[in-house]
Amino acid sequence: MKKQAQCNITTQCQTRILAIKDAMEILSGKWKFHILGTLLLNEKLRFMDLLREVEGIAPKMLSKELQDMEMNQLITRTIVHTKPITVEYALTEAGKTVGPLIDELASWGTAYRNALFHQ
Amino acid sequence: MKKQAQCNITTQCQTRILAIKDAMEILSGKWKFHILGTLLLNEKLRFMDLLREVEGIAPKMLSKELQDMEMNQLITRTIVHTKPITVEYALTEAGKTVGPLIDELASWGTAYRNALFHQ
DNA sequence: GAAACTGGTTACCCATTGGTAACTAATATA
DNA sequence: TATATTAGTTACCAATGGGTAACCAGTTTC
Repeated sequence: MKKQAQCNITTQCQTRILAIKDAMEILSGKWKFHILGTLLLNEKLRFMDLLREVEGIAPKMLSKELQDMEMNQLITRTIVHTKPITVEYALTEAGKTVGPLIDELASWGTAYRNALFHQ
Repeated sequence: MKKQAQCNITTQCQTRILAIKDAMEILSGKWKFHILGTLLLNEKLRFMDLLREVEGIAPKMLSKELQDMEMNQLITRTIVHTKPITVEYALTEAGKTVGPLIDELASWGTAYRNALFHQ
């Protein structure tokens, strides 16, 4: 009589679950999407530009999130020997691939709002 | 000389940022995607089924996440007066819309892994 | 009568997240 | 000489997230 559900034990499913876990880990936190989204629109930005663009972020958090994402090869950090020295942050090819994901998230959020509003 | 970046102040951008913030809030936490993904594959599941399917989750967390998602109208909770009593959880129409988002997340995670592996 | 099933709740604890504010060092400008 | 720019770092603190383990009540089976 019991129709036991057991979808989550196939290797296919396990791989999928791991992929999602990876994605969530790499893109976790309050600010990463915001930073990545800003870099998607700007190509190159300096630390102070990001600090101004990403509204509300503190230098400590920006620094930490940028380091995280550089480690995970989503962005590059290049020192420019101007005077005073400046640092340019830009998306890598891997970083650019978050575009569709951000779009999906934004459209889901929008649709969700509208759905609740129009019900 | 300064080409000040200022993409994030348009109302268009602000709306988008809010939508993403909404989505992140509603779908936040370690377990929601896992639970939603399981419900996407099963239509109806009881508490104990979910506890077995979502590997590693504790009853406390499952209970809390289900309550969250019921409040946000992603899932329904219906008591079935069998003996012993059972409770069925299922996705709402709004809940079903997370499908594409989960797919996107999974495929991003997969692509990211492959990209790093093949570099 | 004891054990095991149903669907949870409760108490306790620790680690991570993220915020505030102040500070650094080097250079340039007023 | 004082101030502002660059790019961060440091110390401190509070809230949240999430884990463990035990417990509860009702029903059914052994």
